[in-house]
Amino acid sequence: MDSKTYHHGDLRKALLEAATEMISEDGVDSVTIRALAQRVGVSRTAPYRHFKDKDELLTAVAIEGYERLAATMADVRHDQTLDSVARLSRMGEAYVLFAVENATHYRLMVIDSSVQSRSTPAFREAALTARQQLVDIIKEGQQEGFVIDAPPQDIGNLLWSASHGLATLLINGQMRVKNVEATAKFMTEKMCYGLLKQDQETAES
Amino acid sequence: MDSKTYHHGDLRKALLEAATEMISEDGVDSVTIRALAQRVGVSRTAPYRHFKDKDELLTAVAIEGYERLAATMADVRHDQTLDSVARLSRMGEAYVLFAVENATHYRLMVIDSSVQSRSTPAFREAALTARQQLVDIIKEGQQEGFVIDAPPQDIGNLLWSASHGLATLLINGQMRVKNVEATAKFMTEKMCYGLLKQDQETAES
DNA sequence: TCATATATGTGGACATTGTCAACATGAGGG
DNA sequence: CCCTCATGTTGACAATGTCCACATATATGA
Repeated sequence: MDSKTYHHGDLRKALLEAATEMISEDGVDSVTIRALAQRVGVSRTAPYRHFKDKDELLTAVAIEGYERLAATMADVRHDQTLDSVARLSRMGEAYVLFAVENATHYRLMVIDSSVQSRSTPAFREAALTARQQLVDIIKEGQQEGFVIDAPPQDIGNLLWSASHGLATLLINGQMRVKNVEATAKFMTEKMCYGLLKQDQETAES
Repeated sequence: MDSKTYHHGDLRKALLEAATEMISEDGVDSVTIRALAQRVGVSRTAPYRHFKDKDELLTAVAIEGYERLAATMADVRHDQTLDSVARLSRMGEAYVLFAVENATHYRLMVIDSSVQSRSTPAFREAALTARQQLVDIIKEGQQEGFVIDAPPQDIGNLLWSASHGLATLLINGQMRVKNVEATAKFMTEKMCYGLLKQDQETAES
C-alpha cells in the first residue's frame, strides 16, 4: 500500500505535507495544484477529492500553521521555570522566532488575501486559539499583580500586534538585525516595562 | 487627445490609477492585465510597453501607496498644535487609519509576496521614507526629554511594529472594534506610557 | 517639408493553471 | 460474489501572463 496502488492511502495528509514543503522552499506562489499532485504521485485532479478548490487547500495549510504556533506558545505558557512576567516576554520572542523561521508559511497564515477573504470558521478558530495562549498569560500576570488592570483582551491585542509587526518587518527585510532573539527580547521588554521615562495611568478605550 | 487616438497620452498613469481602483474595489487578485487594459481602453499587451511584467506594475502601485502614507505621516509630524508626545501618539492613529481605510492596497504594500520578493530599491526607499517620519518624531521627543534614550531606530521599530500589527488584526477581522480611532489611540498611548505598573530601566538590544 | 527612426499600441499565439465532467478502479458491506 | 461509493484518471476548456511580429503615430533632422 505504499508505491503503486490506485488508491493512495492518505492523500489528504500527503497533499498538506507536500504543500507545506513547497511553501517553505519556494513560497506560496510556487504551489500549483498540478505540481503538488505530481510531487505526491497522483494525477492533477485527484486533490479535488479532498479539497473543494485551491483556496481550501491553502486554508488547511494555514490552519496547520496556527496549530503549530499555538503549540509553541502553549509550551512557553506552561514553562514553570519562569514567572508570569518572564513568560509574557518569552512568548513574544517565541512568536517572532516562529514567524521568522517559517516566513513563507507565516505569510500565508497571517495575510495572504485568498486565505483571509475566505476565512472559514475553522480558520478563525485556529487563529483565536493561538491568541488565547497570550491572553491567558496576561490574566495570570494580572492575578499576580504584575500587569495593569486593563481588559486582558486589549493588552493581548497590543502585544500580539507588536509581535506580529516585528515579525513582518523582519520577514520583509525592512529591518536588518544581527540577532533576532535579542531584538524580539528588547522589544517585548520595552513594551512590558514602558517606553517613556515618566509613568502614569491613562484612560482606556 | 482624449478619446480615440491610437496613442493614449499617459497610459502609464492611467494604468496605475485603474489598478489602484480595482484593488480597492475587489482586491489584488482581481487585477488582471487584460481587465486592466480593457478598463483603460487599450489592448491587452499595451501595458507591457510601460511595465516589464505584472509584478513591476503592482510594485509601482505599492510604491504610490507608500508615498501617500508618508505624506499622511508627514502631516502629523508637522502639526504645530501638538507637542512631540502627542504627535507620536497621533501618528500611530494615523497609520492605523490609513491601513484600515486602504485595506487591500495596504496588503499589497506590506506583505504581498510577489511584490515583496521582487522588492526593488525604489520600493524599499519608499517604505523607508515613510518610516523615517516616525523616527524623526522620536528624535524630537528625545531632544525634548520625553522619550527614553534608546536608539531612535529601535523605538521606531517598536512603534511601527505595533501599529502595523494592530492594522493587520483589524484588516483581517481578527479583532472586532467599534471605534478604530479610539482603539489605535488606546494602544499607542499604552505603549507610550508603559504597560506595567512598576517602571524601571532595562538594558537595550 | 518630408522621410525615417523611435516610441507606443495591436493581434495572434502559446504555455501554464484551475477546474469541470465523464469515466475507471477497487475496497467493503450486503 | 456483486454492487455501491469513495477515490483516482483523462480530456477538455477558459482565463491569464507574456512573447513576437506588425501597425501607427510622433519626433527628429536633413
